Amino acid sequence: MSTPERLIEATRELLWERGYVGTSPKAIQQQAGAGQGSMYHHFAGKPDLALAAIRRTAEEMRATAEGVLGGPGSPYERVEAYLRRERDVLRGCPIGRLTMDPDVVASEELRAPVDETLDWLRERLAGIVEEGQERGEFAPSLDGEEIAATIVATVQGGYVLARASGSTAAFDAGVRGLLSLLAVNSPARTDA
Amino acid sequence: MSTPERLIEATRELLWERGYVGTSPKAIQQQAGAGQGSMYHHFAGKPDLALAAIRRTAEEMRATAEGVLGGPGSPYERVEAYLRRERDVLRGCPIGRLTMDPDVVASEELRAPVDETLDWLRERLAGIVEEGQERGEFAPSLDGEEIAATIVATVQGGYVLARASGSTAAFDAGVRGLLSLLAVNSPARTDA
DNA sequence: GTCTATACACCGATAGAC
DNA sequence: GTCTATCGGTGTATAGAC
Repeated sequence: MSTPERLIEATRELLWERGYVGTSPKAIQQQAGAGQGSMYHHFAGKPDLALAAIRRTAEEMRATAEGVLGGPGSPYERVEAYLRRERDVLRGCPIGRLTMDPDVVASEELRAPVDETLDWLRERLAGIVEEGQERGEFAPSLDGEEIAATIVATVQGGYVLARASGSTAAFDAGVRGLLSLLAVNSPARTDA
Repeated sequence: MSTPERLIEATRELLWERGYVGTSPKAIQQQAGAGQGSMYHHFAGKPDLALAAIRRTAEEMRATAEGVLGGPGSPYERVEAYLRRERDVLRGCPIGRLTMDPDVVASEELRAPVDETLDWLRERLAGIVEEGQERGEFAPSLDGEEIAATIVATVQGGYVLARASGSTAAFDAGVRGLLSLLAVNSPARTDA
């Protein structure tokens, strides 16, 4: 792997683990096995490198989500697959966690990929919910965009609960709770 | 206000705004209008001061929540009042945000008040949901603890969505979505 | 491209005078 | 209780040799 590549990967790891404020150039260099001069040769500085790292993580997250949401199954099944997909729950969301970073939120550039990713996810889910409504899988009274926001928020908040307790149980409970609410709204479903 | 008092309040503000990693003793002293020696006279160091600040914020959050959850109204109405209560959405949750702080999560002592507060909130909500089930306000098939986790997660995740977009709209959408799901699941309610 | 050297402020804390 | 002085280490670079 090339040096710029290693630097970006190291930054992705550290941003996930410690956030932007908690990640130093020095730590990045050590994790990447690159020298000081090397890092500043390839990137303008910490924000520049962080931007590259965040963009890549955002793309990856989107691709992972699309892999499930664009997969087979009914709308409800795809939402369920998304909610139940394997996650490193205790590590949290590498994109969502950045919203708690004051320096990221303060920077138009750094916040943009975070915003776009979560926004894309909500719209993608909203479309699926609406599709489900047409098929009679979800109550027609529901608002697709609102339910989509609830779904994404439940996942993001689930990470918070899990990390607070040091256990994945609360995340799983929140997801099951949401699925049970969605299921009862499915006129077509009887296993609720 | 006494000096220790001012130091605690300053720390609370900074922890909320910038997190534990992003908050330095120097910044605390400036915000509190206290000198270096003064801070270290009253507190053993940054972790000690942070612990005092976190405990107070946790107590306050619990009291605020209880004010709504222990108020008048049916279980559904109290849950709704909790979800719709006024919040400084773009600032996020002063307790929940700490779960994204690696140094807080790594410390048993600092994490404890965070965990206890969110845990208390979930149990409080679970009881209310179960009460609502007895009254026929929520479907009996639902699990109180799971729904409680979903409610808290929706709020915590709502902050993430709001901060990502720089707008409270996504938070509100998530809350409305959850309320609509809860309402549709109320056998006794017809306004869904 | 990568290395070492240098810079200057800040971090988190301690020491000791007042 | 509060102040100033001091400390070793880190944060975030820049400079310039190789």
